[in-house]
Amino acid sequence: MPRPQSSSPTDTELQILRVLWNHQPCGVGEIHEQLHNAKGTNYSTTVKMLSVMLAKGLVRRDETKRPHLYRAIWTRERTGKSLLKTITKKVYEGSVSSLVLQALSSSKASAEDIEQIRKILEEMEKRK
Amino acid sequence: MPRPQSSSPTDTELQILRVLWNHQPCGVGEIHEQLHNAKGTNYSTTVKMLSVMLAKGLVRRDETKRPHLYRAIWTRERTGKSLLKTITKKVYEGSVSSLVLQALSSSKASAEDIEQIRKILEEMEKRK
DNA sequence: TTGCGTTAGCGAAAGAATTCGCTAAAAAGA
DNA sequence: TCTTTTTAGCGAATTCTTTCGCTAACGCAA
Repeated sequence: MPRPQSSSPTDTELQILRVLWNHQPCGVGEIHEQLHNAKGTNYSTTVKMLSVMLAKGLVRRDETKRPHLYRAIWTRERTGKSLLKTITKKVYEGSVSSLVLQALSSSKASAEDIEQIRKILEEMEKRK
Repeated sequence: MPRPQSSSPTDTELQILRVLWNHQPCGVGEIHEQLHNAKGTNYSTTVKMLSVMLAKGLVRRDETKRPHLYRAIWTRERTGKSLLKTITKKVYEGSVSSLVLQALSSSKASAEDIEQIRKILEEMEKRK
């Protein structure tokens, strides 16, 4: 029977989106360079990935320029949010705090990080 | 050229792991019931998925009993941790605090959640 | 023991994601 | 202009995931 589409970007797609988020818009050349560094893949592969992502609506491109310039459709934040939501549901049974606790406990957050998080917590409490 | 294996469980695999994490060990029947509810898939499909997961080392099974009893190899925590690590790297450029901020800001954490998180933060600071 | 529903196992089909070779169009350089 | 390099596009091969049909083995009850 039919399979539902996975909605979230694949690993390789994320790799490409990351390049875009860090430096948008950009041409295939630049994207390829980083992909090649990371995995040693071919130029054609990069082009193909982009065309697939274009078809999927993950990226947009400006064809009036040469080389064509690509941009991510969704922001880093929105994508991350969606991935986190998925994990929250599929691993932590919907408990965001479990996820956050896990993320915190397994990391060496800096003093500034902690401070920043604390601020957010305060704001959240105030808003209630 | 060769493709590295994805290391993290697929969506369907996670769905199965979740059943196990919630109620271990258990036979195919129970797993199938939930999978079928969620996606309407066949019994054979469930069995096959499990055999693949067994081969991949995601689950373990006790064949001395009938029906065979399955268990997850990795805990919920360890799996979640690994997924979070991936997202931290692939989306937030390694910044755990960005991830946590994002997770918090897009959720309605309860008062208890907030309290719990605050405790963790304190502990983290003390440990320094 | 026989018969029936449950449980296991296979192999193969269908779907996706990723890879590349080969060709051509465009731009840059000599 | 002619040559070389960069950029685009396609179709096909590969690999991985998910699905199922078909068959067999098992355990329980009549």
